[in-house]
Amino acid sequence: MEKIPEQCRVEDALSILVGKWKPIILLHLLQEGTKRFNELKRKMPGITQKMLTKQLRELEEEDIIERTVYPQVPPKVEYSITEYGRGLEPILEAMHEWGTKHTLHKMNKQTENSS
Amino acid sequence: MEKIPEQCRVEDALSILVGKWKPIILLHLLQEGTKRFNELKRKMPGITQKMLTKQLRELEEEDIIERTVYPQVPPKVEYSITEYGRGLEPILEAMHEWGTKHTLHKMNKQTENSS
DNA sequence: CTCCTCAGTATCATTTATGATACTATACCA
DNA sequence: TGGTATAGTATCATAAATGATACTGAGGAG
Repeated sequence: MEKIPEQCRVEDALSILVGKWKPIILLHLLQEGTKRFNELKRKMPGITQKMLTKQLRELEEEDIIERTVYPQVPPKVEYSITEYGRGLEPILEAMHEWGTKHTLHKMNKQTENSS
Repeated sequence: MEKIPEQCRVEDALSILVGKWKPIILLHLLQEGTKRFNELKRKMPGITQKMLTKQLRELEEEDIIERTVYPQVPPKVEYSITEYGRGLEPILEAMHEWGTKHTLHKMNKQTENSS
């Protein structure tokens, strides 16, 4: 890591990932490949169409995902990770790994406090 | 990475890092070691005391940083990364690396569009 | 006696993010 | 003719995050 803070690009990466639904969207697309709008929606109970659209648009704007529209009725729109977006995988993996440790850490704390 | 989404711990890590000031606080403490409250504040122009206090409390709550109070007047309080918190370094590094690429990527896009 | 420093609180205001709900167009199916 | 499916918009409401500002207490400097 370089100097702080002007040259630091941590926030750039972070800003791509934050959003209540973005990590989960990315994980779905990374692990299951191309998905249609409603497929994603069904996989994320609780998300509204508006939010899903918004998060997808933002990811598309950053070239993380790609949107393909098939001119047919009813509409068909597919979303997939770009090659560029795949570069996020190491970050997500590092977070997953740490998150797993963190869960254990918190569990240990709890049992300590209750003993 | 494991299955989606119940077992996925990506959000746990993410929740630690998000906050407008948390990454920068962590980078300062990681790279420069122990710091006093006002030292941190001076290094982060624009942050209010309230926000700094809040972010520090949240990081402390997760055992990422440690708060040491010296009983003297005027008060002296030092903050430092815990061993446990140091585990976040790989994530921050991955983000920094990706963020740097991302900056270049966006620059290329811009020159493409303006040509 | 007054002001300064430090590490905060307290109160209020504003900005962002998220959510609920209703609506659209069009082909197809019964 | 009416209902279904798809991928959205539009409008409004709420919740969460951030910010501005003023205040505190006690010792030390002048």
